[in-house]
Amino acid sequence: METSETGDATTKKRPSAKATAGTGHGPGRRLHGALAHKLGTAILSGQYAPGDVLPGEVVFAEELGVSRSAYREAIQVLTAKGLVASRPKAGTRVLARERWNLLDPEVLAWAFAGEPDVRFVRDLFELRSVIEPAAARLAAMRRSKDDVRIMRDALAAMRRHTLTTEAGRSADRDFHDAILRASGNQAMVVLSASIGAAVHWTTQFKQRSRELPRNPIPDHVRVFDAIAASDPDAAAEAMGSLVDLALEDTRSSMEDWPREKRA
Amino acid sequence: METSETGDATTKKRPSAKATAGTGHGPGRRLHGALAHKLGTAILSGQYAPGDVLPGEVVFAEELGVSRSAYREAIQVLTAKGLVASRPKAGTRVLARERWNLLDPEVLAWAFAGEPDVRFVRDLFELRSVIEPAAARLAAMRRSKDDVRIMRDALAAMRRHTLTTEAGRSADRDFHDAILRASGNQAMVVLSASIGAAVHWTTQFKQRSRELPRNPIPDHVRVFDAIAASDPDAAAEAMGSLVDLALEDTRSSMEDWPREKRA
DNA sequence: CCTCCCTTATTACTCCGACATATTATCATA
DNA sequence: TATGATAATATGTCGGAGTAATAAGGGAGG
Repeated sequence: METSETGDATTKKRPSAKATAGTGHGPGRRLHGALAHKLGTAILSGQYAPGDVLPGEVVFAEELGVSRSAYREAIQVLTAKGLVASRPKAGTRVLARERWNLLDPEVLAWAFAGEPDVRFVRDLFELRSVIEPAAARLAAMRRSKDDVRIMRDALAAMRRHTLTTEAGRSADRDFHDAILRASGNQAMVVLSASIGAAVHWTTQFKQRSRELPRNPIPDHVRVFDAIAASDPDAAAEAMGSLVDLALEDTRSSMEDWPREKRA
Repeated sequence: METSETGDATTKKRPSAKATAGTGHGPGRRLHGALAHKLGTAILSGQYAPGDVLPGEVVFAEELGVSRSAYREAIQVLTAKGLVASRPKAGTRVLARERWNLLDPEVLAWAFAGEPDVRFVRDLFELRSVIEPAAARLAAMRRSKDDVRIMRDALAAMRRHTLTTEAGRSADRDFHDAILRASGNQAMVVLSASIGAAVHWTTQFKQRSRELPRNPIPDHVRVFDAIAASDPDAAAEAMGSLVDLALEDTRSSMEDWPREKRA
């Protein structure tokens, strides 16, 4: 009798079925996490523009097929990352781009989930070309013997596997992580976690479009030698050219890169 | 009946009262936001160390005098910022410091809510001494006439009010923000929002402990002139010395600063 | 005609209680 | 001892009810 009091036919008791539907990233991902991912990518891709007001909680949650609790928790995540802000009566609206925590690893991942904005990629590489040489300089001054050993191991792994394999790319990240860690600057380490992730995405782009155009080992060796020799200026210089070359490779693999024409 | 089952005397139904307590940002602070602030500062201050497991949802929520929903939403915020991670049956545990999004403005505010860690302050200034000169260099290359006008206005405001007033400090932030914005690099703008906030806290420290030891205007004028003249190298150099001087001032105002003795 | 205050309606916010799910820990068995 | 099934437990999800805050509209006063 009371089974169909609403008459909506469908709905009401199918929680687990569509939970994995959205993105289907498999295990370890909760419903509200998947929801945050879904909404986050929608915002980053411009599907919801800054200033837009999202549908009300009740309507939108039902539309997405989730409970209000799960929806609200997802919104809290987006709020925590500066993407949206909610106020009673006014609703939940997308904030201006300046308010977004673009360096948050998860936000970065959402930004690269779709077609990445070339301007933003340029900005990230520019930031990288500032941070990493400075970190290499500090690392040359402060590195311990343990740091050098880790870097050498990572370099060896890079040589064994190439950048065409996942193991090789992982070793590459380990190498850069080791440098950041050796810099003794926690803020830079955190920043590298963000930039490194972004670089990881672009590296995949490089692989996708062309064969590896350059052997990256010599550049890395120069950086390693300078840090091992405790030569700050050489380390900064070597890292600077390494990033520049990586930028060049990435640029050539992205079709319509805005060739820095401005005054 | 159920009003005093725990016997904690206080609490239970005074949500708006403590909302404005924390930093006093005024209105707009909800219960789960205040909770996140409370737990966030507790974690940043070391009250909950990495690896620690928080009490269960039901127990902890009751202990804090809030519903499970509000508690969970607060935890989602902390999770979004990389402070904690939850898994069924395993509980919610504090993650390692490397996982924390230390550059998140809110996390930064939590870090400076208590006694700030001098090591971390040093790291932030070090990062600032890398970012801001680079931003000034880019600004000198890319600034528009509008950017120059904004910077000039901010500089004038700095002159009128001094750094002893809130209006003066606000103008100072406007000046630096204008430079970052003129750099045309979105990533650096976002980063400045974080660092700028941190610098703001330390500036308050400076004011607290001593009178203003130095007139900051000349340094700023040098930076402004170089950017207005589109001289990248001069802009970077001027900004570099500006940050160094600010660092020196801050260092002298914090009692036991580790005097950088290492090799 | 404009300004200011008050009323009202809408929306997010908070709470509650139940069930589902995932993971760990335990125990029986080979 | 090793390994599998089993049970215990904490997080995850759900639905609904009531509260509080705020934006919008309307009325009184200038």
